[in-house]
Amino acid sequence: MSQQPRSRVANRPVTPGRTAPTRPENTALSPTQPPVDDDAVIEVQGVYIISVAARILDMHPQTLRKYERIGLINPGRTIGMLRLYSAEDIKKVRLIRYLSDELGLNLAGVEFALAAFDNMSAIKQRISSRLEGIPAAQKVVQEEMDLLFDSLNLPVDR
Amino acid sequence: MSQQPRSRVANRPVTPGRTAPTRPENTALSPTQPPVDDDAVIEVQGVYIISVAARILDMHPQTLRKYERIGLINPGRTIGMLRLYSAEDIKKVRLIRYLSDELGLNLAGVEFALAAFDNMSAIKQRISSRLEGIPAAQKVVQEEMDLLFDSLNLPVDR
DNA sequence: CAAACTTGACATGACTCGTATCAGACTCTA
DNA sequence: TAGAGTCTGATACGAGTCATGTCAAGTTTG
Repeated sequence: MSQQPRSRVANRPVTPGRTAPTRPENTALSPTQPPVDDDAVIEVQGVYIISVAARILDMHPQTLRKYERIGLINPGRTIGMLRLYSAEDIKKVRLIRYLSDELGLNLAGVEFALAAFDNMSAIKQRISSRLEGIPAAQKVVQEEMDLLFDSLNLPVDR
Repeated sequence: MSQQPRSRVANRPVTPGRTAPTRPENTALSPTQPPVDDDAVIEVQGVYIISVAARILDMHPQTLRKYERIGLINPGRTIGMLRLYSAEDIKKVRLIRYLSDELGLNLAGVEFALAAFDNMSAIKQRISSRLEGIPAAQKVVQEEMDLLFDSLNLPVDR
């Protein structure tokens, strides 16, 4: 299994459409960095520090670190490199846990499944946009692709 | 982790109809058996007993039996219950081996992946048929779904 | 008839996974 | 600024998985 080159920088390339994470009061380790400088400060990456995320998920912090090491998740970082887990990240970990615990996939399988989901979502998007002018066809594809997602037995949460 | 109900992963088939692309049941090897009936035009595809299949695949017979026990494959049987592996079956085992050896999936992951492939194929089929009257849309879907299959990194052979 | 097959049970070595710990350096909050 | 928490990297452990292997007793095939 190949690994993404680890970036040392607070990252999150992000596909379009990612909504700016909110900042719940809850245990938020306020990344209230004094504005390092100009711009950027706006894009708050995560909300929960690893110990909090682990508690929320009832999982061991080391497990979260391992998931990150093998490229399953990609939490943001503070300037000081502390991991920050967004609600998105938490949700993804829950999906990983479902695939692992409930379906019995190993981590290679989880990686495969996540990639498949992503690809399916992307294709659905692409088809829909290419069928812009043909609403009838768009509807058919929408319906069937939803069926396809259903067929994967994902947890309602997802 | 328990693993009795070997259907944890079993994605529900998208279509109620066909499921396994296994060879027609009545294609018994037994030369002593007269063809069940007319249409049994016997494809000379070849049908192998387990020892031959294992040799072809360079795998242990026990491994093939295990794959069958957990539902990954479904070779035919002679009247006397000897397993009969068709070319289809052989190909499927090769895919299983690829997913396992090359991608590192465990058997639960293989089960999941195979089900996903089936469902994707089925959906592609359904969409195509529902788009019968709109060739332009049909073409778009065809292209994109092929892209989706490509994205799964299947071996050329498959 | 003999060879190869059947099912079912159990065993083995190599590997995976989540968890755990240690050390030394760094970050963040109070 | 003190101290609790986090960082990376290494190492380790128990439990589980997987392919393979063996045994026994019975059946099928050529």
